[in-house]
Amino acid sequence: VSRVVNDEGGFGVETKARVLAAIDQLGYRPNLLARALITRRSGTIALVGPDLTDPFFAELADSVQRVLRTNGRTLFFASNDHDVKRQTDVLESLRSHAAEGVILFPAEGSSASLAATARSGLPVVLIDNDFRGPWIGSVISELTLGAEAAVEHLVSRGRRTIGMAANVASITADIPARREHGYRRALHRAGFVPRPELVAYGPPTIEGGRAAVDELLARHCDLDAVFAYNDIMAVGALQSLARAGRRVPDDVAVVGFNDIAICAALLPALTTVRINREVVAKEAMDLLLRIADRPNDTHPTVSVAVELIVRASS
Amino acid sequence: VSRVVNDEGGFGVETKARVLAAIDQLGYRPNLLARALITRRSGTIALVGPDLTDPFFAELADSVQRVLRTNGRTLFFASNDHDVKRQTDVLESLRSHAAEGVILFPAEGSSASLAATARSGLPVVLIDNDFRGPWIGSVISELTLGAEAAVEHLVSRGRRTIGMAANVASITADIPARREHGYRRALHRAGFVPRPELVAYGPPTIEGGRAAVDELLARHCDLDAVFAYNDIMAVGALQSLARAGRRVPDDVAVVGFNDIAICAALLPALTTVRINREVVAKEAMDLLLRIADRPNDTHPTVSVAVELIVRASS
DNA sequence: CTGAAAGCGCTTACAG
DNA sequence: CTGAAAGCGCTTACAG
Repeated sequence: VSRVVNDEGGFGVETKARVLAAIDQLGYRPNLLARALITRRSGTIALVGPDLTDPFFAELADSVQRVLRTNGRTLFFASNDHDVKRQTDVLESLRSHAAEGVILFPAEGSSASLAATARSGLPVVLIDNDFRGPWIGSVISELTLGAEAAVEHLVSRGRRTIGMAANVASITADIPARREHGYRRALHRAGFVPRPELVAYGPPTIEGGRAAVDELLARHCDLDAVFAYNDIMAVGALQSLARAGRRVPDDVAVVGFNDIAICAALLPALTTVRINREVVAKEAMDLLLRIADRPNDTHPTVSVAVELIVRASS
Repeated sequence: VSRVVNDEGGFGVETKARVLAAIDQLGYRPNLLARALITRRSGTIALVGPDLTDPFFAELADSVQRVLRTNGRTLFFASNDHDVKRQTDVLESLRSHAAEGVILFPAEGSSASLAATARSGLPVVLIDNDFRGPWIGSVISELTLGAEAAVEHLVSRGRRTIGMAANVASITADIPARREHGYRRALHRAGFVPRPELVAYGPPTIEGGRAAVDELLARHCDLDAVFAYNDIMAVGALQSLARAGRRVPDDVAVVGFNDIAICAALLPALTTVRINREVVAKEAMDLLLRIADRPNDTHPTVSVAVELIVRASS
């Protein structure tokens, strides 16, 4: 039966027919758990990030799931709630479930725990975070270039006082703040002196974006542009600006990051930097397979291009 | 070792210490696949719906995941793309993975395939769809009452020509169109004669909502309110109205359904009917357990209350 | 309280 | 080409 089910050859045509008939009649389906026990392939991959409710994360899950469909695997989905302890628990649980790999947006301050993970025998691909070690690889979108393109675009539109609604996690984080980097670099190149008071911080949520822009408005009444860490912070920015009676884009231009589906439908439609989630998902899966194959090699970080999408908000 | 790990008693205190020390030293974690093989409990639950990118679905996934956290289970996540064939494949794969149950937003036209599923030995809880059979149960939000409340609210605000942007799936579907039902009932009760041309259909997406409202505007220049199948269709409605130069809510009021996170941050903030996703997730999980326990009982459908949230768009 | 045996449902050499 | 045996990592009676 096993040889027929897996089509390994070494059986007669008549035997095959009998086996298939029985399978059909009994509604037999192979038990993947038992199979995994011996083949060491569970057929499962996990996606783990800080917040399942961020539409970008859901959209990435969709892309990952489409990739898995092509190779017959099933997706685990979990959040770490920006918490290193939870993340450790989740990764350990996934290891117990024998996941073949996990695609991870690491919680802030994960470095130490990731170093430990690196010995666990669970392939991990980090998204937008560089970290080297056995069993670990990275896929990184060109966030710095994307941020530069966004800010250059604002400068070219004649904006002078360009604020940023940044992710509060980047203050303490072991994680490089690529978007802030790009923001500063572009301002510098355009001949502006980046002013620290033009960067306000908040959690990467709608509310966080609103609060950050409230703060920027309180500090600078001449604010004429906002570059946000991600699209949902940009949504919060739009809300803050509307409450303050500033028109977008006439008074203040807004640019987001990620290009979630709603961007194009907002009023005004949101200019943003598109992350190519299909490519990120595909590259992450491929890298996971390479790591599983040669865990102790150092696998080069995969870089994925981004694209500025200009819409009405700027 | 097994008895210590599962704390079953029947071992000496010194033995326990030795076992725990070894576990600690070796980094031992139980293999849940092997355990599941014998206990018949895999520790996994699945959430399956038509479209992972709908923020409501992601938010529900978040709620389900929080419930699972309390009982130590892990979440599978998959989409059926509104396709019965895909749904069958997904359910079969989940059965092979020995999922302990699946929470399912069924694809349109699933009845026949669900009847077959009912013999598969995989507990299934349907969301917002009634279907009876062994291994199957339902959790249904009060969609009809919610729709009635929404339309009554519009009537009470003096709206006269209230259109609906409905889900195209409800035309052919074996699925009762509860929201349309409530819409008609409320109009009727208010003394209006429901006019079929006031209902336009589209897929349950931003684009679908935009197209449906484009159509309503073409048919009725006196349209003064739109009730949408869900929030993302309502976002499309806002977009359509803006393009047509209609102000919201001055010219046309808009009401959505679900209360996804972005509703409160839209401009204008979107009036909607809130689905209590924490309760839905909790009830679905509980029902799954009851079905696993007594698969051949007929389990009563669980009903969950909804709530009208009035915001600026109406 | 401890240890060895059987078995969950598979795959994979190995004999015939 | 076919069949029986061993083993993946667990749990669960059963003997001692």
